[in-house]
Amino acid sequence: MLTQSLNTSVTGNKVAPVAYSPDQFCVLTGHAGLVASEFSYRKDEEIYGEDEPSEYVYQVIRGAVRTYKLLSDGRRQIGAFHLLGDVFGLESGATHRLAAEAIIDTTVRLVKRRSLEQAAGSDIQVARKLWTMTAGELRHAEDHMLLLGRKNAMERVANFLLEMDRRLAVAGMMALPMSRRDIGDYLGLTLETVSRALSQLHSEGVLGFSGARQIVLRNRQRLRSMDA
Amino acid sequence: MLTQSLNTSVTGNKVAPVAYSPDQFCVLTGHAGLVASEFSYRKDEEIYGEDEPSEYVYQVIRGAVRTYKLLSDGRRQIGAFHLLGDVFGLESGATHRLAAEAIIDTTVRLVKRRSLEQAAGSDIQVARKLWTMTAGELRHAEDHMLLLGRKNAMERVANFLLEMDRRLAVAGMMALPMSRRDIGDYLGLTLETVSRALSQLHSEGVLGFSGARQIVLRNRQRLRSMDA
DNA sequence: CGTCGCTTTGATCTAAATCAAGTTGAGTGG
DNA sequence: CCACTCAACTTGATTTAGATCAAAGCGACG
Repeated sequence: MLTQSLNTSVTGNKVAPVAYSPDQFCVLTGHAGLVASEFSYRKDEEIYGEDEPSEYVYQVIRGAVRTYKLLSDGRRQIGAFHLLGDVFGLESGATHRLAAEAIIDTTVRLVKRRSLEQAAGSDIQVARKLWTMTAGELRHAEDHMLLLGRKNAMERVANFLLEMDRRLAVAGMMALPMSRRDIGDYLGLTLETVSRALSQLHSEGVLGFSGARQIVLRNRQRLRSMDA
Repeated sequence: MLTQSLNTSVTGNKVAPVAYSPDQFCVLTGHAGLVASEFSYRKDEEIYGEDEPSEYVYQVIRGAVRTYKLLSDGRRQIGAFHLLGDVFGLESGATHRLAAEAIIDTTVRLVKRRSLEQAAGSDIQVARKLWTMTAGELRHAEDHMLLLGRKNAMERVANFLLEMDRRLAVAGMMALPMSRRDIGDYLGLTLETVSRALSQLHSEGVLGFSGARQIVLRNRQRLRSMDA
C-alpha cells in the first residue's frame, strides 16, 4: 500500500534544502548515505497499521499525526500526537506497535529503517541517537501512565493544554489540529468530559477561545496548579 | 545513600558464576571490562528515587521490584514490576524517571551506567542491546497505556493475571510477591476493586487460591477472552 | 495463641460515562 | 455573498462502574 502510494506522490530522492530548527532527525538524515524522501497524506489517512512491518521512520514536515491502539470493539487509546518536526514510527523490533494516521493533511519526510540501522552499525553517534529517541518516547509514556492511571478529568485536561501550549503555541496561541474525540482518546476520557472541562476553564477565565480549536492560555500558573 | 549501604552488604567485584537462563543482562555483564556487583534490599526499601541521578543499571537476582511515580498527595502509579532476571533502572538520560523499591527482600546485580555507556561506545552489540531493552520497556508502557486509558476493571485484572502467569508461574502456580494495593496501583484501580475482581474469578472457577497470594489459573482461555 | 497487617465483603457515594438535544461554524454550492 | 449542510462541539439529564467508607475475617509471625 505504501509502495503503491509512493509511485504517485513521492518527491523522489532529492531532499529539499530546508532547515528544521530543533531537528531531531538531522543526526539521522544528515548522515552520509541516508536517503530521505517526502510523502503526503490526507486528513484521516492511515500512515501505517498496528503490527505492520516497520519499513520507514518518519518526521512530520507539515500537519500532525496520531499514533494509537484499538481494542476489538473500537475503544481507542492514542499514545501520542506528533507535531511539526517530531519523529515517529521508529521501532527497535520488526513491527509498529501502534497505528499512525494523519490528523489533518500532512507531509512527512521518511528514511528507510534498514538504512538507519546500517548507519547505526558504523556510526556510534547514530546508534546513540536511536536509543535516545526511543528513551524520549518511553519518558512520555511513563508520564502518561501516571495521568491515565491516577489523575482526574480536570488534571488530565490541564496537563494536555500545557503540553500542547509548550509544543505548538505561536505568539501565545495554539491551533489544535485534533478533535475533542482525539483529545478524549488521548486522555482516557469521553469527548463530552473534555468539552465540559474546557468550558469550565473558559468560564473561569483560565483560557480563551477563537473557535473551538483556537485556544489561548490566560493563566498558565493556574493550569500548572491544576495538573495534580 | 547507595554508597553508604555498599560498604555493608556488597559482595565485592567477584561475580558468582551463576547462569540465568534467558539472561537479558549477559550481553552487558559478559562484556570485557564490565564489573558487576551484588547488593541486597529489605522489603519496602528504596533502591533509587524519582529524578535521582542514574548511576547504576540493575538486574533482579532474587526477589521483586516495583518502579513507580507519585503525585504530591500520595497517589501512586506503578509503571512495572521487575521479577527474577529482569533488568531495570536503565536510562538514556541522566536521571531515573521512576522510583524503585524492593517489594520483598531482594538481591540485585548492578553495573555502573558509565561503564555500560563506555562499552556501548566501542561495541555496537552493546549499543544495540541498550536500545532494544529500552524499546522493550516502551512496548510494555504502550500496552499499559491502553489498559489504563480504555479497559474496565475485570479486563485489567485478567490482563494482570495473564502477565504474571507468563512471567512467574512455576508448575502452573504463581506466588505473587505484591499486595492488592500494589496491584491496584499498577492497574489504576483501588485495592478493593482488585479484590472483588479476584473473588469473582474465584467464584467462577477461573482461578484457585492457596492463600491470597498463591494463585493457580484454571481457565486461561477464559481469562484471555476477558482481557478485552 | 494473640496481634497486626492484609484481604475480603458490604453499604453508600460520586466522578465520569452515557444518552439526548441543541448549537455552532467551517466548508459548499447556489 | 449568502444560505445550506453536516460534522463537531456544547450542554443537560440520567445512569453506572468503580471509589470510598466501614467492618469483619484470616493468616503469618512473634
